[in-house]
Amino acid sequence: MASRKLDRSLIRGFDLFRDMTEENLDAVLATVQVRTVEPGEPVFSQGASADEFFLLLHGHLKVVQITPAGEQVVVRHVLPGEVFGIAKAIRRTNYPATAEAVTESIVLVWMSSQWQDFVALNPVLAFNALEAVGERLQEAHTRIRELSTEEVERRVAHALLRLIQRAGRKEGDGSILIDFPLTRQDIAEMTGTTLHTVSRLLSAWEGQGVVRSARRRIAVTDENRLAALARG
Amino acid sequence: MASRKLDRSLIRGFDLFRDMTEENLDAVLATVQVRTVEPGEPVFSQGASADEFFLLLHGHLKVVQITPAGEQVVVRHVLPGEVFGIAKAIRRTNYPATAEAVTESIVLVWMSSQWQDFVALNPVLAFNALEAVGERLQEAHTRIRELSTEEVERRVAHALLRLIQRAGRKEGDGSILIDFPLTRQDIAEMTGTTLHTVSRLLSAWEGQGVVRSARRRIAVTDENRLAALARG
DNA sequence: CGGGTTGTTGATACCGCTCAAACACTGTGG
DNA sequence: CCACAGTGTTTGAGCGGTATCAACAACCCG
Repeated sequence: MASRKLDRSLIRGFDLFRDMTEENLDAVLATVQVRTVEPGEPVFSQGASADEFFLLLHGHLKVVQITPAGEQVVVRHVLPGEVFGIAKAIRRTNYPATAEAVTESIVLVWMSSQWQDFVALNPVLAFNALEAVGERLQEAHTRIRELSTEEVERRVAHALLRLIQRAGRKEGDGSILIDFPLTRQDIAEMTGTTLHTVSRLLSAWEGQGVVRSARRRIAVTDENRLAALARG
Repeated sequence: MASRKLDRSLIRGFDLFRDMTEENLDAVLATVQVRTVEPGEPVFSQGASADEFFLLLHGHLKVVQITPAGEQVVVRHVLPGEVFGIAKAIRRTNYPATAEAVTESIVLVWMSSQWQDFVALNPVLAFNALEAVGERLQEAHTRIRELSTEEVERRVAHALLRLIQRAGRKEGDGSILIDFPLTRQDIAEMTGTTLHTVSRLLSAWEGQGVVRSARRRIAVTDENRLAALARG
């Protein structure tokens, strides 16, 4: 009972479960499973049967698609409180991408087959999921627009701005640190370029005092300048 | 009554209204408005208040985003039976893009404010909308992957394949015609390139007997060859 | 017919990828 | 505690795919 209560309060604040009654929340929690994932380990893999869907409780994931040629493209990053792997809800039988832990993570797991029951029990779930997917669709269109019309430098600048927006942590010196390990390769896969070009850009920007970076750590020291670079 | 019955049968087959009862369908139709749109005319415009949402009954639309620099990017094409402009359902107050008629079109129009009521009345609507948006999200990710990793020729080939899939009409000679007017510029805006490059590609392909084209009309004469080009 | 739209084609420039090599940091095990 | 391997990062040189610039041709409609 105590643990049940704890769980309920844990997910109470998450968007997906907004406006659900206590009883229904309990019903949803009754079948949940908790799983921890080590860095580099997948939660689910591209092409696998979409038997489960997930909510990230703690940690950080990246969702990547792998092309036939073996290149990776980062689809998105998952932050705590977000649902992911809801392929079944959008009428897919297989996961279209791989979700992999960037840092040690804790995920809640449900059987996909329960999605229908949950929605029947509480239609607001579909409503909330629709909003979540809609937001992602917009972000996807933004990226398409950038990939179609902007040069690499501006795309990378935009990507960094979005990263500090979503996962930024203010540092003592006024800079904003991206709060999870991130390589040049990762940024390249987010922006459709190569790690070499990203490295050159970051080096140049570091010289101008716009960013500060170390191995797998990037902080923005002058957000305004970066925004100007993004504007072109 | 007769006209009401007619309307009901008209939209009965559309995905969004799948699994709705006759009465609820009537309730939804009670407040609908019909509007015709001339080629080149917008149904709604980027940035405008999202007061209405739509279903395309007849014709053909394209949805475009305009960048600050004035360049256009084609977000998607709308075919009969599809909903569009559902910004409010994904928690936006303004349209993120412009929807413009390519051919003379007939659209059904509802007030955005009714979306909530409709969903309350018939939760399956949210479910169906979720599926529709999910499909678009996947297509968006496909385009991101292509823009990130493929060269122009393959992207254009993929775009044509998708177009004949969605809007292809078999011709007598075995070729497949894209069933609406389409310029080089349009294809360029769909694939993140320039009309010049598209023109060169189509010329080359026409020489190889892969496509046949006239002013604003493009037909694929050898789908297999085109698929091979898309594969790279 | 004349003006606007659409399409073709050539010449040139350049952004950013590819290829290549070396360097830096981190964790591990002897 | 140091050697070493693995991963991540930097930087240079060269080239190629495409955008850009430019001019013209074809087509359509009023």
